[in-house]
Amino acid sequence: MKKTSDTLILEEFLPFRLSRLSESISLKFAQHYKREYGMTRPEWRALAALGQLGTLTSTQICQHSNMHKTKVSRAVQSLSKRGWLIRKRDDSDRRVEYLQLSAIGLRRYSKLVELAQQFQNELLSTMSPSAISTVNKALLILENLELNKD
Amino acid sequence: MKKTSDTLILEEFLPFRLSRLSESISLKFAQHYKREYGMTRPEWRALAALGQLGTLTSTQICQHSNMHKTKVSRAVQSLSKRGWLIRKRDDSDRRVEYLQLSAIGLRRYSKLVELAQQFQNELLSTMSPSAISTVNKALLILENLELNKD
DNA sequence: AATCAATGGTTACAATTGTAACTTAATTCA
DNA sequence: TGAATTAAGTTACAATTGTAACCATTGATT
Repeated sequence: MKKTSDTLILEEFLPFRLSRLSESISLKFAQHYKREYGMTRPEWRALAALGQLGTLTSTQICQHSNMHKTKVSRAVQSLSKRGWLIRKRDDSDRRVEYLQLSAIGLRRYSKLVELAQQFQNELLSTMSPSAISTVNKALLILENLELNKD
Repeated sequence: MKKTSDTLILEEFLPFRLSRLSESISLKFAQHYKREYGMTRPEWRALAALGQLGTLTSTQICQHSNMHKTKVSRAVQSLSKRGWLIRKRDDSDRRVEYLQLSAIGLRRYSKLVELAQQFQNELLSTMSPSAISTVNKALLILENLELNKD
């Protein structure tokens, strides 16, 4: 016999809390790169993944950032059109395409890294060291739920 | 002089971690009510807010769940068309409209509450009590950031 | 009272998104 | 070999979304 009640306290419901938080924080951060670089969220995410990890395929970007493959496909097209990344076919498996930031892409990337670090510093600067550590532990716990595996 | 590095570790970047988590958890949960009740995310959120808090205006739903007002407007219209909620104009200020679940709406609501609680129980069942407490503390910390105030 | 600004809520339109179908290429296995 | 699956990535189309403009009403200022 599971205990349940007839109302759901949203303030205690994990999916609600997470999406409320994530939407307000991500939106806030998105304003920066949207205004300054005219980038969309999927574009920023793809750029950030390539900047950090070097050469990746679209599929790898999907897996790493949990984005739908059509989103990634479009973001990659757009970055490629602006000349921020270079596509190179794999010769042994001609379905896959390796993606890599171009020189321009790298310059944009480092600007955006600065912006991101500044943003995060501002967030963290209002938190005590122990609060930061608690948040970190919690995120690790959530990231290791079965749900988020494989 | 702020210390920065030339790459951003996404696994340490708060907006990234939160949205990756939130998207995968919310999506997983959305599958349930989408499949069983044909509801969208904004509809579920509006329903859940009304079920928990009783009578609300659209604006209050926006504030509570951090949704865009057009999203709320459409969700409310849709719930109203299905007869799950009742709209009542305020007589002293005829711009505002009070929203309240109907009898049918309440029945759907309690079904969904059960679903939600089961979902959350499954999530929590894989976590130790101290892990749960860490997650709770962390979410409270994040929810109280300036960003999420007012 | 008359104008002007602000608020609750809706809607038109354009942009973004997801679903499903598709193309091309590789793999399996009969 | 060759038919049947599977994978990477794109695209057409429909659904969802956000932006901005819009009503209707109220509140503030004169």
